[in-house]
Amino acid sequence: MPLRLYNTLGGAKEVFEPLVPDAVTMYVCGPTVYNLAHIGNARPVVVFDVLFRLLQTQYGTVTYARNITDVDDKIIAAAKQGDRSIESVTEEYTAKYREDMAALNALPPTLEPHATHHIDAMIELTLTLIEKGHAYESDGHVLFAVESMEDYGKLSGRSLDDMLAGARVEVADYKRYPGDFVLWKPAAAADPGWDSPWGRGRPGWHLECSAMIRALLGETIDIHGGGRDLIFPHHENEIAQSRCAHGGDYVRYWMHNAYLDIDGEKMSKSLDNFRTVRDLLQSYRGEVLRFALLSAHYRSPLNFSAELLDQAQSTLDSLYSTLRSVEDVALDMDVSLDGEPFYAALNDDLNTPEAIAAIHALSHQLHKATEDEKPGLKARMLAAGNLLGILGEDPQEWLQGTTADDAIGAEQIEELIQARQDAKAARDFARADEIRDQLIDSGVVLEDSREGTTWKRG
RNA sequence: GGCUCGGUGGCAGAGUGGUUAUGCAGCGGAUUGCAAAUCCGUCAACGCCGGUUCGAUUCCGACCCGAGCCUCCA
Repeated sequence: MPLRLYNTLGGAKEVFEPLVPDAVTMYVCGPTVYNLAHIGNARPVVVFDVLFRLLQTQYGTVTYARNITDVDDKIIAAAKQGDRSIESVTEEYTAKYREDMAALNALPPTLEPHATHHIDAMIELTLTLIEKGHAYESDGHVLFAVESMEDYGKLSGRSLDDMLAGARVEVADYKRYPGDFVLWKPAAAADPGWDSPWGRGRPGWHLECSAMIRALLGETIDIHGGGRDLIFPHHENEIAQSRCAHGGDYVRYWMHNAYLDIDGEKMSKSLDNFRTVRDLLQSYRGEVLRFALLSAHYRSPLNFSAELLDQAQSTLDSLYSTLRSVEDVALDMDVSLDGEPFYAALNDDLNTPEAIAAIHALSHQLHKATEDEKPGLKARMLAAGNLLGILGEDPQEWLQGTTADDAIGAEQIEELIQARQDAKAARDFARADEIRDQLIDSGVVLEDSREGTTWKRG
């Protein structure tokens, strides 16, 4: 089944074909480690994690790199503010980032390069750009000369004239042209810096991705992903650096996710309307957050709200209930993904909402299935869940698992259920209902069936 | 101002030139001691105005509204 991806460069869905057959290279812009990741930051992580899983079903080797930006103005500022070392800041937030993303069932990337480990490659890239006449040194800075590139602006669809029309580019007197951007800048004595041909300094924002991609994945990679707001200037400038340094295609498929909105406005650090993943994990399981992020297509804005999360929670509960009802059913090991609606949906530019709809269809069929049909349906449902990174928990544990604020324990619940059974057997329905109401007040829902009474927290 | 992208039923959210998205909520029924869950049925939408077409929510144009980028930001 061919995978089709929407390529920002060109603005259309294209059939995906890796440069090297059976081996895919993918790079996603990772965090600058100076504070906690918010749920908006988690969107690309979850989206590209689904892509990572999907690619692995079709290609023998999938190399997925996600960088850690550990040198940056904001890190320096955070260290100063907290009166602590740069390393202690970056180490703390790198560790927390990994924990938070793991809580969202995101697989670790194949490679997790740190910018500070690749300074040499950045200096080398800068030297090449100077040699080739695309960069110049000025007042201790090295700048990329955007006018030296024929089709600068192609990814974001803007020309140099367009950009100047905005007139909000930083005009600095060391720039030959206002749109030129920094490759290397001088470092203050107290700030982190590395020796370079231009004195002690540090890299500009865009340089690390170009340098690390070349060093780790090669001059041309298949997929480069990130949030929409990175299209310009970040990815545009990466293209400029890499193409001017070593020609060829830098990236074959550019993918950009839309953001999370809060009340119709972008969730962002600068607007201060964000919720951190860590904070949300106090109230919701990671899988609930993940499901919420996947409930809209990645290129559409997604309004983030308590209602969204509550709905994700109840949908997952319902799907896990279905799985619990077939807990004793063996798995058909022979299922094929080909032709599966959820698989077709994901292969169509990661249409996760449609894939979720297909899971609902499987769940629905499972309720009505004959015993013969159940092993196959269950296997298909779990396979779909696995690609989306959901439904992997034990259903019973999912439905009955305790969270921090649950007042009543499983043992006590079982005792009350037995007491209710006894009351029912004695046809004392008033007493039976009383017990059920008591459990509802404790957040426990009972479900009677011929086989007996099951319960879940809800 | 320049460049993008959107406006789908009560809500969330897919998709399509001509028969169902899906989920939640609602309504009717089955089931149940009563519920819950499940099953069956059901209501309801395509911003506005033109154009193309036998036929447009889907294509084209104008308009209105919204969001984003152009400055750190997923």
